[in-house]
Amino acid sequence: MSLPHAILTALLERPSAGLDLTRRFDRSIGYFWSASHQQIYRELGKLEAEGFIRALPAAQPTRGQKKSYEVLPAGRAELERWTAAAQDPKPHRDTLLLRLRAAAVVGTEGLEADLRRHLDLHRRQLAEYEEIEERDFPPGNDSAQARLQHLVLRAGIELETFWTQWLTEALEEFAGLPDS
Amino acid sequence: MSLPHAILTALLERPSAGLDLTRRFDRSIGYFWSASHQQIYRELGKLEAEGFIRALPAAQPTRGQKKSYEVLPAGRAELERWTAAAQDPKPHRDTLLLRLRAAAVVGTEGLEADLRRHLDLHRRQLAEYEEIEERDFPPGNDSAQARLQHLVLRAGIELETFWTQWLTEALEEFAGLPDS
DNA sequence: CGAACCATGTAACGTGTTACATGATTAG
DNA sequence: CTAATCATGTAACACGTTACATGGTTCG
Repeated sequence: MSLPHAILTALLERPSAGLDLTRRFDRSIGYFWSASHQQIYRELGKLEAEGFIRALPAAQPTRGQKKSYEVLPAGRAELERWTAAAQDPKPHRDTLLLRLRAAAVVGTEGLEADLRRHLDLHRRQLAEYEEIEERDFPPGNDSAQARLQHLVLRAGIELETFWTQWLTEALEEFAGLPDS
Repeated sequence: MSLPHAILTALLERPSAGLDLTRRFDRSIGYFWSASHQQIYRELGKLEAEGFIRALPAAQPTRGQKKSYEVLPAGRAELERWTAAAQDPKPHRDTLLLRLRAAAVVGTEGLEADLRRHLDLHRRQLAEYEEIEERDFPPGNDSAQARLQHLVLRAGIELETFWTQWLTEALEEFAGLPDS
């Protein structure tokens, strides 16, 4: 039950239509909660039915017509409730670690190339985050909102830093391993 | 398409019955790929139907009777194929980061207590991993299999270390924030 | 006008979660 | 024998993914 709350957050930051939201999920919020446009339309429908959001009057007819939504007071209340409610951390799922574990049993044949590819992808993501940090969080801005957003971005930066370091270590191990 | 391969890996390490697997997923493999017993039974059925595993002859009658499985050659081949195949990393999903982002909009009321709780949980998990490391990976054992397994465990240790540090930072930020 | 693209959706399926059902075994 | 527990499952639903459908707008 997180996607509806991700959408409420995005809509509070700025009322938007479905595809707008999809694009904004591709940046920012989507860095730690991705969603396809199909999911987003489905959730927008539910949120409207529950009275948490409403379509802006401007234009709302048939298919193919742009339709923007805004958050209603009940929606904001629900988001406040959800943000404050205790939630257990869910165990991470990581395919790459699973594959390493499998490789310990069936051999490492072919795995190294994909580790290199992942290392490259994580380096790019890290560079992207660091660019965002330079651009959006210059020193000195210490509004509560900016500090919280910066905290989230730093989590992303530190996680990507971890992965690049760990993958580098892993590749060093592979270099010293008997083939397959 | 990862759970079946997690199960194949576990069964190659040791043939087991459904509940055995469930318990082993609660430790070890489950640290980065959890699964409930319902999921596991469902997948065992599929894997058997596909000819990747088979029930051991010993005893296999009706309900309530223990039923152990072992991996067939086709199952091992499939696991080798999957391990070597290129796979894109999936974007992480993290509810806590999402809640921080929401808090930047609707206020931090009530969130701090849950951050403390998470910090405590991550510290415990870290301690558990470090115990496992001391017990299972004493210096000097450098078989290929041990080195790969150790690499996976170190990822777990470093991730938990990251979260404890980040949550500590986050709580310091909260201390300096205007309430709500 | 036609092609490309924008925007909103539907349908089918796979995976994960929750609640419950049933037979076998063990402890008191 | 009864209750608790072990072990295997079923059913219903929520969420995520993939493929496709349909109407509107823009540009050559």
